[in-house]
Amino acid sequence: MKASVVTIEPNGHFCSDCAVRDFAACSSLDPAELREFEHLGRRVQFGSGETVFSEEDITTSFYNLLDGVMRLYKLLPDGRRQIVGFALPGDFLGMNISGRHNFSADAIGGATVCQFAKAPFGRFIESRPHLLRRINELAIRELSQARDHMVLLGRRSADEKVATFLLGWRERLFSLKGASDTVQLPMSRQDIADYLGLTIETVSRTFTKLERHGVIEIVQGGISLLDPAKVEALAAA
Amino acid sequence: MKASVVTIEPNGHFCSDCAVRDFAACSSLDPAELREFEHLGRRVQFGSGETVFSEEDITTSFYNLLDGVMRLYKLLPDGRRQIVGFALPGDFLGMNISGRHNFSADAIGGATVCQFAKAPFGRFIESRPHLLRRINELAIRELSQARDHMVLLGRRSADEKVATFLLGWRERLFSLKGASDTVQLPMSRQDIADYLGLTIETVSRTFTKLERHGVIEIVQGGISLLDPAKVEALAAA
DNA sequence: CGCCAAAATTGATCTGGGTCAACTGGCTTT
DNA sequence: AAAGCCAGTTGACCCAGATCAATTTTGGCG
Repeated sequence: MKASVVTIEPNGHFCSDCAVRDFAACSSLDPAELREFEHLGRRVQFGSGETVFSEEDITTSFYNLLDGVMRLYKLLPDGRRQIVGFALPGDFLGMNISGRHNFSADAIGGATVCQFAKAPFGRFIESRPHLLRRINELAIRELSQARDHMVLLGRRSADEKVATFLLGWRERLFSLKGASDTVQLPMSRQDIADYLGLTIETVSRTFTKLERHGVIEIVQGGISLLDPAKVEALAAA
Repeated sequence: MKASVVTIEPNGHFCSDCAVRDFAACSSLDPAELREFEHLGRRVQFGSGETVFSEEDITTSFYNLLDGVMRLYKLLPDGRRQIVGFALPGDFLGMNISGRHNFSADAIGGATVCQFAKAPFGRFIESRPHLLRRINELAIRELSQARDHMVLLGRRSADEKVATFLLGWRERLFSLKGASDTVQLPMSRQDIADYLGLTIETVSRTFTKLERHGVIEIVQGGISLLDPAKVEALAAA
């Protein structure tokens, strides 16, 4: 019965079945609204490394990340890159006031998004203050994270940066998939470096140093926290 | 005569006369709403260096800066400080989702704020989606600034940081008070250093270097941009 | 004014993390 | 299974900016 409906449903899915239904922006919608909302978004897949939108692009869509990881970054004219965040399922992307995206977004290892055309989404939200409130809430949370990251970038040592990153990333994965001392790191060392304001060599050396001290173990596709307390002590310092 | 008005009006002012009326959060309110809004806020003065709220404080109020400059900052346990922004008249402070402020705010050289108790303000906004939209807009603008600042902190050299700061600050003063190549700097060198992720010595040396090169002139309470194009070139690089 | 404390500048030296370069070890391609 | 290729690691060296240490300037106040 679901399958038959899917062929009728142009999006090939129902919001009510959506993986991020409970914590994404749309969590504020009631079932009736959700049925209407369903027609606004379309699922789109992106391959590994593909760009979802670029910094200079005029904003034509908003995005709700459903599956995968994305890197959000800004480039300086000479190519220096700062990753301003990693997006995980449930994150809402594309809000801005200038009419242009103010950062670029790439899929890391493939991603699925729910894409909304700007105008109909804007019209829909117009009469739903609770959705606006939800989006405002997400923006304010992001702002708080952005400020934390400024402290990291401006005032922390390389060791502290790496330790703080590992704990923060583990925390985000935890709220998505539950507790684990094995932390999957889908992003490259270069991505981590550009997120932390370091070079790839320094990130690599810091990982190696932590491993030598028995604090972490570098495993395929991530790291394992052997001594979380030690990592926390490093991050707190 | 000011005094007589103060005794009549409990707030000691009218929103309609407010200096930031046209660009602060309340710019979205119509005259009727404004009359009601008036009773929610009270003007409060802070002396030079006084703390308006602290990072750990439970949020009981929101603030609209009316006059003066404030530094917004976070401290690490060991005392390292990162200034996450400077507030100017019209800036709206205090929004958060955790129920606690996520940064501290000090007046720099005295400041006047319009203070709103959290609960009544929340009730007022409840039925005014346009005010919520305005606040959301301010949050998104701040988020964009925060991301720009991450690039500066993570990927720019000391010279670039200082040049970018001077231009950005000039731009903000420009939109408040009009164009000028003399840039007032009410904050201390230490404040600038903590904003840029540098030490006070590096900021001082960079100023001196720019002055030696005839790019700026260090004047009482600020600097004068002798060669704005050169500063822009430095900041762009 | 002249005195004092705080802010800013300047100089000398040091170092964390960057730069440059070589190497390693998985994967894919054929 | 040989070859090639990245991503990651490691080593040697360097330098931008930090640190430490004096001055010098400024601003507030009796």
